[in-house]
Amino acid sequence: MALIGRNAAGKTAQLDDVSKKIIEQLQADGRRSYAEIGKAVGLSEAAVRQRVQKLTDAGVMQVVAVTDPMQLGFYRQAMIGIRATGDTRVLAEQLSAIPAVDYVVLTAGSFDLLVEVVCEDDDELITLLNSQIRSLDGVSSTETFVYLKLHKQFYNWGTR
Amino acid sequence: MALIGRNAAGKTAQLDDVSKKIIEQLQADGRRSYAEIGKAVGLSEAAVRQRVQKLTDAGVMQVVAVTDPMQLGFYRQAMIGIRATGDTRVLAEQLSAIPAVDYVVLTAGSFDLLVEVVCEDDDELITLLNSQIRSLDGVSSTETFVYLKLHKQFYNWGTR
DNA sequence: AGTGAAACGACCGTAGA
DNA sequence: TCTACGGTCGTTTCACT
Repeated sequence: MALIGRNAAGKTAQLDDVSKKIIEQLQADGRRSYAEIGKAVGLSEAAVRQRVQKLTDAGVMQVVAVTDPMQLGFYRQAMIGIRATGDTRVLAEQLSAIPAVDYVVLTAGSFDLLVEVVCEDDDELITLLNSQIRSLDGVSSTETFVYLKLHKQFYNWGTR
Repeated sequence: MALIGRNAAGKTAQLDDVSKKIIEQLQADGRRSYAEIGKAVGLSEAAVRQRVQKLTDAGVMQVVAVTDPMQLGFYRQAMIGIRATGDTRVLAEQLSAIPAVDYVVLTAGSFDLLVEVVCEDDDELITLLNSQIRSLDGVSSTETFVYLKLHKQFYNWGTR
């Protein structure tokens, strides 16, 4: 077992090849049965279940539904770069609370934060920017990158 | 039933409140049983199963495992803004083929593309930038935003 | 950490409203 | 598009290694 990570509590997380294969199976299809995964990785159903439980509890992995915004009527997505003063963590907290915001990251570089937003249309994006983001205390300036086409999104972090 | 989206084939996708609730259930836990979801939304197990099948087939939703890069030994993430000449779609295709790249989007604004990368450390990031990204034909300049802290990532697009 | 077995519950196909 | 139902398969618990 190779040491691979460190979890939220600071404890080391270990991942052997079998666990990686299990994650790969669930990345391909999150509803695949433990029995089927067991056959694929050479483990009993109970053993697979135990490992999935552990990986989930440790926060290494989670099985969730992800949706396509475009197909749900959200035709306008954008990444917004934010230059800020003051504590960016406070700002990140406030930005996370906005429903249209689905991604917040503190960065080093010419932006202090990057936030991704999902809107129904341009009107909503404009309102969002003016009334909910630029109006926040500590936001110095913003730069908006409207999505023309989401080319590819992978969920296979870590097992590449 | 409200008209909500349009799928890859150009056909309209319709989503009523029940389907939205089903998606919410699976966003909370992708392995929740159809029977349990049925109880929560007031539908039979078979009906839930049918709807999940349809939503999945239409590409509206998919149930997958998502992992935490940090816990898998990828301690360095970054968003890279790219200014380019030529066909950005070709570039997007090439960028998608790089294993460390997990997100590619064509944008309007001062960048033509935004790509998110997942690396083990700074060395890998530097190599990636120089040998795999900036060396691509059509890349004029790049700007890197190193992630200090991924504050929040939501998978609840569309049902907010 | 892993297996195996038995009881239970989930899943799937099909029929019918 | 939904419910109802029966056969099959997956999951759970537990005793054991």
